Amino acid sequence: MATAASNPYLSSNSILSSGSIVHSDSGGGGMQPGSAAVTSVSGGYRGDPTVKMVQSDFMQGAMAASNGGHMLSHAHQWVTSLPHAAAAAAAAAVAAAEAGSHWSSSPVGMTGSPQQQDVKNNSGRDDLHTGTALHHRPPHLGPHQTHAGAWGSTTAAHLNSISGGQQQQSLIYSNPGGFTVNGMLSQPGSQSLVHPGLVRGDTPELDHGSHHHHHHHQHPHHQQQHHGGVNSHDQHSDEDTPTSDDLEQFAKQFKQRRIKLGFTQADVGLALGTLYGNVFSQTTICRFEALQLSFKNMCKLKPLLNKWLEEADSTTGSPTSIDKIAAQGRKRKKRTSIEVSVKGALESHFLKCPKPSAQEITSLADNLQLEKEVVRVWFCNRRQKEKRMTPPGVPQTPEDVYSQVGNGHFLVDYLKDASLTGPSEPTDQRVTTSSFHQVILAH
DNA sequence: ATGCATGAGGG
DNA sequence: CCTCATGCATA
Repeated sequence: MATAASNPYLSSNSILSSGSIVHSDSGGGGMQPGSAAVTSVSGGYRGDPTVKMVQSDFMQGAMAASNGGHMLSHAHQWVTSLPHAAAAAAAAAVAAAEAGSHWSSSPVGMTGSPQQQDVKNNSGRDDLHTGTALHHRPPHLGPHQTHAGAWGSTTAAHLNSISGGQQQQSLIYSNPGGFTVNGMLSQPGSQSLVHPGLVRGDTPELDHGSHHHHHHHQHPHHQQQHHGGVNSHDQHSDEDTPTSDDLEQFAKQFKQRRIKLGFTQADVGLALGTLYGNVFSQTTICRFEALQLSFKNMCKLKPLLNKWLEEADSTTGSPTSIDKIAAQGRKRKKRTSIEVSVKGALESHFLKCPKPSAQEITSLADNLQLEKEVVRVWFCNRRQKEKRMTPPGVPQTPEDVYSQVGNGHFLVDYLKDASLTGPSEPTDQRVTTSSFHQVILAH
């Protein structure tokens, strides 16, 4: 695995050549080895001071601080080149990995596996080279096809185009005539929860601006929240405007079936790419199943996953000749591990001020001996977390209908309101299980 | 399953 | 800079 898995940035010398090595004595701007945070290098370099110093040189904090928070100059240390050789190697590795680990995933047993075949692919889908097509296990044959206008072309197109709009998705490979998911044996009887919801081309107004700014727009007016426990109609996945409840149900069913069919989250992500050109990572699938995405995002993904389900079970097997793309241009900055103590500090600040100013971030970063960027990002991520559908700590029991419904909207609105009306509450306005419920109920 | 990161798009 | 959708790399 070493060969293909090796990280370009390790071998590349651009990092070193930049000469911007920061020593621990950079007073205020740099980091001290073994201090607040360490950037972990692949493999586990935590302890290697040599490497650590090399990579932790940003000094962006200083720059940003001086010029007023404008840092256009991003350190390019990690942004190395992309060797073609690497791509090829990666592809090979991927293929190998696929062939090897696919089957290993046993139903209900995937939890134990540390990580599935983690391909080094990236979102770059411009240059797929492909070539190796050898992942799909079952030799089944079934030129199957999904019903064309299942959820309405309108919906599909719509859903794909909207969503914030940073989808640079280019249909890399859509062969609407013979694609099939990775074959798998669909055992009759086990699947009976999902219904091919084919339907109308209704106008999916899932863009109810779920979480944006303020404005307590509840929700327009379409059949919505009807949970409550006793409904005569509710769990039929609608392609148009799913309710939070629907999403929850769907997510569960999806996960169940996915596992039964023997697919890993990563498999699904790839399959989606094969089917639509939208590849997703294991992470995203995982988050979908766990409802850890924004309401809007969930709505966007549901149709895709739903379609995959249909395709997956109807497709009695068949080879998918697609393989992942291996394009790696930008190199990621290595993940910074923030010490627990530091995390605690950040947490505290977050409670007091979820949105610190650039200036605050800078000083905070200085105090914690972290790069400003790291701190900034931390806050961004933290905020996002608060907006998820499933609040942290809230046990989402099947009974907790409220938890789901409440989610982002109420939550966000509540928080916004709280912070706007008056920061007069030194007490934590953090949303915990209890407080969360209270808010919901209060509503 | 998650933590930190990247980037597009909007101000 | 922020929000948001996503994902690599990790624990």
